[in-house]
Amino acid sequence: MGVSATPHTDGSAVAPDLGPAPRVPQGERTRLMRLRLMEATVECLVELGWTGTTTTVVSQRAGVSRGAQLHHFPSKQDLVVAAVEHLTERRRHELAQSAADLPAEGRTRAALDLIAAQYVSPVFFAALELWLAARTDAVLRDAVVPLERRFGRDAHAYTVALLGVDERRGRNRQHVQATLDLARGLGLAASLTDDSARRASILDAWAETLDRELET
Amino acid sequence: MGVSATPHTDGSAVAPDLGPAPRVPQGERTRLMRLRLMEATVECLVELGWTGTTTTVVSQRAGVSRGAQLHHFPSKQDLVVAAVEHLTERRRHELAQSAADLPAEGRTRAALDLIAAQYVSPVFFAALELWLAARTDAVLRDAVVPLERRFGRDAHAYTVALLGVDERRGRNRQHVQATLDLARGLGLAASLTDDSARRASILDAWAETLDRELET
DNA sequence: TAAGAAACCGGCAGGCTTGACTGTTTCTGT
DNA sequence: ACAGAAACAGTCAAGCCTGCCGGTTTCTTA
Repeated sequence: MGVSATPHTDGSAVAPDLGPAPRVPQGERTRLMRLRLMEATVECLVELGWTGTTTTVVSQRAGVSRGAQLHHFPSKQDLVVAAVEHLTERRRHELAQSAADLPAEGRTRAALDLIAAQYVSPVFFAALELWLAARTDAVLRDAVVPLERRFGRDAHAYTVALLGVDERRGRNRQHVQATLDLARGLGLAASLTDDSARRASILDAWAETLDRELET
Repeated sequence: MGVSATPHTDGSAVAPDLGPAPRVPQGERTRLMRLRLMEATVECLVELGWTGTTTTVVSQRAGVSRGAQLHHFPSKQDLVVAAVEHLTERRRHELAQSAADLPAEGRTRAALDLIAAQYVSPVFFAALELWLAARTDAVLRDAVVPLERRFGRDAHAYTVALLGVDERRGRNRQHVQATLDLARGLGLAASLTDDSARRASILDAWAETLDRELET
């Protein structure tokens, strides 16, 4: 670049004194940079879909130069795989965090709302984009499958706890799994059109059914 | 392409006589050409995903020149939207066709297998790719939403008939919808890993539940 | 404080996708 | 049979995405 490419090298008094140098450890800066890139990737997945999530757009949104981006994630695969891991961690975190205090009355229905909420969130939509992309991308698939398996186990355990059931009794295990798969199906439907009324109605009925079918 | 680009213009006796000229009406040829392109699009969606479904690949797979392709579908949007409509028609057709003779004994369980089969098929995976792509593509969304709505209605009616329930009674309507959403969720899971055993187990329990919960 | 390593920058080339364009062939209506 | 329209073929340019590169700045370690 020909024109004044290095504003911070000339010691003129133009720039105001920014006080003491930031003094941020390198390791921390690296962590933050990677985090920003992964977050931006997830945001792009939610808003632009898999196709719209290009490395250029991600770097712009993250406020990171392409050079820095490629320094931390040499290839797009590296970036996306890291984002998957990050996203899974976020999902697990949101899962655990939403284990709020449930009312004793109508506990099942309230629990279903918590569970369903996990599957109509932007985070789930991002995961959905990755899921579908992994279907036809071997590298991504190898990264997604084990993570999703682990998340599935967590979600199962979480649901068991939330509903307060003994999954060794009767068909309880199947009912819990069905609940999760139902929530996934509802989330998928919600990704295209808002059908919260329909969803609520279905969950109402399902809560009653669960209360009858679960063996205590 | 300077070398002998027109083998069918020289009247030499090399080519065997193919009998009377094909004599295929133009309208029919157009229909077939469009059909081949749409089918190829669906195949690409299943095997390569949305990202891998490029116009070039589609035309190659369909055995159609790029010129002809662009004649019938001026833009990729046109092609994909047509493919969505075609796919929806295929899904509805497969739906109706699978209304085979169900055994009286264990009718519910058999019906669930038929329904679930609709959601673990390549056709569903193609629809899934379109669904997700439509989430972040306004034009595609406007094409997909009404079609999916219609298909949803058909699927509902079909399930009602298959299970032989009166959807006006009690929670029957919700149970039928839950069944379809569950099937969607199961199909989504099946797109990444084969979990037919798990699925069968869940459907076993679901069938028993339905038999108890549906009001006759 | 000085040397080396890590982080960071922005431009660039290669490959790919899309859709437009110019001819050529085949069909249809008269 | 003939003229016009439709179908078909193959190529090209513009735009985008990815990953690489040389050079610069900032941090760490000795």
